[in-house]
Amino acid sequence: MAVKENLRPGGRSARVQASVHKAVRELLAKMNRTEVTIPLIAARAGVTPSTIYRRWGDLQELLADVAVERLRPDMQPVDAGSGKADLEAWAEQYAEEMSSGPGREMIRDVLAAQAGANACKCCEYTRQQIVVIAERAKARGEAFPDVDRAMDELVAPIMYRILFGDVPDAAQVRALVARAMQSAS
Amino acid sequence: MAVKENLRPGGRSARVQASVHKAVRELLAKMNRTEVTIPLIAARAGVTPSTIYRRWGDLQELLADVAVERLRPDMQPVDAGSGKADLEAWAEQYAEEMSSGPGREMIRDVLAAQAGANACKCCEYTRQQIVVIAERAKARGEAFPDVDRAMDELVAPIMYRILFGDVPDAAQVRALVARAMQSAS
DNA sequence: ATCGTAAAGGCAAATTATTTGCGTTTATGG
DNA sequence: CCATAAACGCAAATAATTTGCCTTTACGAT
Repeated sequence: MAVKENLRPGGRSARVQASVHKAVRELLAKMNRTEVTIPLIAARAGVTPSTIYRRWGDLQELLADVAVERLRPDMQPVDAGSGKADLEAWAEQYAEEMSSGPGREMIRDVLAAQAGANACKCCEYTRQQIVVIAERAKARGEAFPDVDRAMDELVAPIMYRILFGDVPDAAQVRALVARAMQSAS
Repeated sequence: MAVKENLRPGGRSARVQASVHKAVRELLAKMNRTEVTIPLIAARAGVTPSTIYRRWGDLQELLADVAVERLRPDMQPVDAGSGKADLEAWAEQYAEEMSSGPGREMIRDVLAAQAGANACKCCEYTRQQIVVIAERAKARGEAFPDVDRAMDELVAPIMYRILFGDVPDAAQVRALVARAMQSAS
């Protein structure tokens, strides 16, 4: 999606945004997250540090901005034949991605930023994936839980465990899916 | 609880820890979180900045350390007569505290820190409160859900919503409690 | 008690990051 | 293609972080 950046003269350049994001991704790929600094990012992006400070405020906000983009799903949930199978496949992959080192860091970056907007977006992405699965199930004439309910009973416990230290394994995720499916209507 | 700090000579002084924590709490009470800096904390605590840097590493870790202490419940859940009533009373208060400005900041501070230990502690505190409610219910001979299940079905959704932008109101919390109580055994 | 020792803390210099003022460039509407 | 408002670059000023070196402190052993 090309963002309609601005309607006023001298609007923000998408060029700077792109090169800074790229620089962040590249730096995160090859060094510890704590070693990445704004002057470093600026140098690699070919801009001055003050540009980044003025535009994003601080490192936290910039990292959140980059993280939320990387958290955007790049494809539809796979069709595994039934609502339950779809949900299971999706949830297992979701849990695995989010509990991986990079996944956890991205979530942390999103949550650590002041601006709550990024966290919301992140939640919206997840919700949208479940909406797709739910619609597919409905189209097949299957019973499927309400999306909000699935967020409460499946997504929330997975995320809570990841954030608060008790990473769920595949069996636990399947149990959560089974539980969520019991409220299908 | 007096922490048994150290068994080696020259162990960490609890005095410094206490005055630094106190300084952080006082500063957070009277200024914006983003304005609190390590040199400021050090000055108020009567120590040098380097002491704080060496001991906590960075502001994030120090804030997480202070936040987790403030998140420790200072009393048992109130006895409202039944397991369900206890859970309802507890959950409403929990949701309210955690979704308040200071509550959210404390959670953010805990989650933003590198060290996962603080987040675990935080989760343990919550779990312990529910254990107390569950034991009380059992002692009364009531049916009550498994504690892990209550964490999944009640605590996780509340926290997820708070973190990802959709703060739950009292009615939603009561609905979650009702749902959790359905799995009582 | 007091002594030896290892870890913590103070101090100050060196480094690095952040903020800011000001002039220049750039994207957009007219 | 001109006027304009927002971004950007540059560099100086400020603030935060790191580091080396020395002093103090708390603990175990004698």
